[in-house]
Amino acid sequence: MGADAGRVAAMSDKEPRTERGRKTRRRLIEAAAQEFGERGYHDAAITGITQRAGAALGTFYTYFDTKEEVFRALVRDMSHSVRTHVAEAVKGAPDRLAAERIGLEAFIAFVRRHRELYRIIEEAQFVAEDVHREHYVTFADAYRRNLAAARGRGEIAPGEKDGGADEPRAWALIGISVFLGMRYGLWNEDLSPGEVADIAIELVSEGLRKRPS
Amino acid sequence: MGADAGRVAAMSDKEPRTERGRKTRRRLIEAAAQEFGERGYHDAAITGITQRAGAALGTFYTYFDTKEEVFRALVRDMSHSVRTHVAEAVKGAPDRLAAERIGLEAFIAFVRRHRELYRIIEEAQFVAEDVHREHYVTFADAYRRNLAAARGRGEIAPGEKDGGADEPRAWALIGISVFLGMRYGLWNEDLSPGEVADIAIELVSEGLRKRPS
DNA sequence: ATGAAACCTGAGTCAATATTCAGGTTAGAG
DNA sequence: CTCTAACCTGAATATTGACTCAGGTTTCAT
Repeated sequence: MGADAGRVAAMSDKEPRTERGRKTRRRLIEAAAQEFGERGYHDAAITGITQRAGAALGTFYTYFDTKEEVFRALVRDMSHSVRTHVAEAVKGAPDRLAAERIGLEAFIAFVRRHRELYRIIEEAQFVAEDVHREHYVTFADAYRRNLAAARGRGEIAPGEKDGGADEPRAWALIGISVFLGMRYGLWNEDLSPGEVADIAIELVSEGLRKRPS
Repeated sequence: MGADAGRVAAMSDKEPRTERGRKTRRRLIEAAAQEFGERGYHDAAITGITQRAGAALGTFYTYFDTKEEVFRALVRDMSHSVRTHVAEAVKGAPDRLAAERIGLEAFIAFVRRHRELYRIIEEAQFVAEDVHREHYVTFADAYRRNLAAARGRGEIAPGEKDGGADEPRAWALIGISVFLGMRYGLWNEDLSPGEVADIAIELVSEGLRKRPS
């Protein structure tokens, strides 16, 4: 019912109506990724965004109500990118442990190619807490379902009856990815994504406990 | 040599010289923890800090040059608190795996009692990147040394010759703590710190790979 | 061709607050 | 008691950048 433009929730109808408008809005989002990525949320200037996008200041407010609103749109956009990218890489994996290995390597490699990712998604914690949480909850949910499925197929150790361990395990694995991505993707590239993934996946698949050989 | 007040590097000599001064400075740091914790770096106001501390605005600038400087002092302070607290809890642990278990539980419990911790330490990433990195690098270094020692004593699986796995393992374990602390310490207390620690430690000690029983 | 919807423009407004400063108060050494 | 270093005070300043607005340009359905 009604001219809702197909979107959810109450957004103040700034959606572009023509191709030209959609292109401009896209340019603004991409410019925002650069500006926020380089200068951080608070130092970023709307004029910086419009300049990068080759648009006038007023144009910005044709598509977004506030600075915070572009930021939210951007976070959702990037959240979708990472998840898609990792899911794609993992697609053909023979089993869960292989998928973990491939997914982690792909993630670290992705971080290296998109250094603005962390700056933006992590800063969301302080600018738009809800989208930040949404990002990780979505990620964790998919992860938990994958673990549950693998457990159902008998591919991994069950951990706890009824899969009570699935969710904490999912969060632990995400924590590993995020921190290894930060350390070996962003801060220092002294190990390749593959090497890091090998070590981390051995940790979570074989465990630290010493075993009789 | 000379009247360096015992500190490192060039700090613009705002150190208090009497007991009265030290007390005031302390009050300001504690007030800053509250103000930054509740409102975040940018929304926090110096007047908010001085009001909480029961001091006049000018007093702030007797002890700190800028807003960023209190923030840095505060991050160092809190970094020290967490590390001390966890180290204390782990002290009597019989072996490394037990220490991991106790340390993780203590960390999550600590987070619940100091909800400002995340807001401040994570936001440091965008306000004073060097102290943020310093925090994690210090943490990771200690962690790596602990793992190397345990490996030397034959308490844990060696992983890779020459301990090449120690550092990535340390970062992975820190990632686990931080994310479980966020999810089960801050966001939702649906599992106790002990339950979370049990599951996570089982993951990294036994591994996900299914074994013949 | 034409009108109006959609889009674009950028100088100007205005609130917020970090930092300064000129001077008042306190405490303790001699 | 006296002097001064250390400490405290809060009104005034100065900058900054998000957001508004009044009007111009483009597009395309009819």
